[in-house]
Amino acid sequence: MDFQFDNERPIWLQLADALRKQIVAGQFLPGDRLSSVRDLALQAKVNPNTMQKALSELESAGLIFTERTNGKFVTNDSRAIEAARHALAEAQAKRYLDEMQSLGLSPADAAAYLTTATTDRRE
Amino acid sequence: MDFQFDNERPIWLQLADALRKQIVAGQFLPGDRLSSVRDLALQAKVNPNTMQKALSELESAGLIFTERTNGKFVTNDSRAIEAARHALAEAQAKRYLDEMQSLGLSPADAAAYLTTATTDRRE
Amino acid sequence: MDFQFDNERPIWLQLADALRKQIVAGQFLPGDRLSSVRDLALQAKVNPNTMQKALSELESAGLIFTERTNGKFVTNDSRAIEAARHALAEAQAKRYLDEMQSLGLSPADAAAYLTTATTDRRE
Amino acid sequence: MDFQFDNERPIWLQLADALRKQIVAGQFLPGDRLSSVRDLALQAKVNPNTMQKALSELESAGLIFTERTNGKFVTNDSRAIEAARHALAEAQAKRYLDEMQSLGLSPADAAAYLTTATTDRRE
DNA sequence: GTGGTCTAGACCACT
DNA sequence: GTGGTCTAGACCACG
Repeated sequence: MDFQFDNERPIWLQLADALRKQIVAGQFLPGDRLSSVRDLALQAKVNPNTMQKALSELESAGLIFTERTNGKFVTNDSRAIEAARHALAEAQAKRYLDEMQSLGLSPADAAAYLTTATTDRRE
Repeated sequence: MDFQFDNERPIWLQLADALRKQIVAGQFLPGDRLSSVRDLALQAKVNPNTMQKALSELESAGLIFTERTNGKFVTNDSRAIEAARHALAEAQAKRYLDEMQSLGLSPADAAAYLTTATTDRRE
Repeated sequence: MDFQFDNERPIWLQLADALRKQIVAGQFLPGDRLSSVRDLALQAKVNPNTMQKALSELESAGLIFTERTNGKFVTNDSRAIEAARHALAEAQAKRYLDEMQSLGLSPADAAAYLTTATTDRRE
Repeated sequence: MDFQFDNERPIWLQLADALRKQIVAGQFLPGDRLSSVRDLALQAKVNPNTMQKALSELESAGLIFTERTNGKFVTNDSRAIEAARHALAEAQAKRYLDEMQSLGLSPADAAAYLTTATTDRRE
């Protein structure tokens, strides 16, 4: 895990976003135990408190849960993960439409560019 | 024109990107005269040299041209503008697909989210 | 490297031209590391920013590339160098023909003078 | 006649060069009367003394002669004009060869580029 | 007034 | 040490 930080946003938020992405992308399976906060902080080269705050964010979003003496785990509630994925995907789609609109392009144009880009990718 | 700068990227590049967007979006028409370099710099609260560098970038990309003692103008070559718009749109589409892929979603999923988001927007 | 400046043209352009010539003439081999921007500026007795602008020109022409903390290097793409040489040679040939034409001489005359001058040189 | 001066060289030399070119190119015919020094100076926007010096140069080169009360005339000696043309052409040819050599190209290459440029011109 | 060039000097990230 | 960016301020040609 190698993080590249953007000075503009709180680091804990950037960490939370990155971890959220990893979870919804299936890089951690439901029920998986996460590394210790201390280890995650080391890997990300941040203060453990910062990592703790990021994980709290995910926990309050229902993506992970804590077993007091055991560690933190990815939720078993795959519907919650799915919901998070859905939210992120929706946000990306909106962002894409906004960007295309700012280029003077309609949603139909946006869809057309998408199919083109998809085809290019397959070749 | 109000600019919000990202510390990670050179200001002149961000300025060039923003102006490029405005041009391809049709906020300036072909042949329009831009504000003076000094004025643009004032508006963006940057040094004139920085703005100059941004405009040089657009000029070498063929989107604007200079009449030495008169000012800078949007190119009359609407094909060049169209080409720039196409390139930007393609880049956005690729970026969107990449983001969705990193969420574990296929191009087909990406397209589906797009239609949903489009519908939401219309309502 | 000793530069003689012409007041009529921008120094950075003259620097770029001189360096371009050295590269295409093979005075730097593909992959060679250039002196640091600061050193080159000292040698040419110009401000580092001016030298930087000259080098940016060569970089955007694909003749040199940058390793961010390491220095600038002549491109390994010998075809790019060859292309640049070709372009420069063509320009010189055109210039020669123009000059001869302004003396009232035909391209055939130009060619004839060329063979004479070549012979003189060999003797 | 519109002159563009190079700050590096004496203006009278630049004037002499320009006039010499016009004569050898046949823009003045042998025996033609030149405008008065005063008029030529006005046209070129230089001091009459400067123009005088330029004309003296041409006179000592045998390209023009003075009739005391009448003005200055292009020489009737068409061989002198021809010789001047020859000298200028030779200088251009040498210059061309030098430039090509500084690009790492042989006289043979120079000749080849010349034929190419000639062909391009005809098309 | 316009754009363009140049210098001087500072600061940054990277290694 | 490297390249890169940015600012401040001056000067120039053109009209």
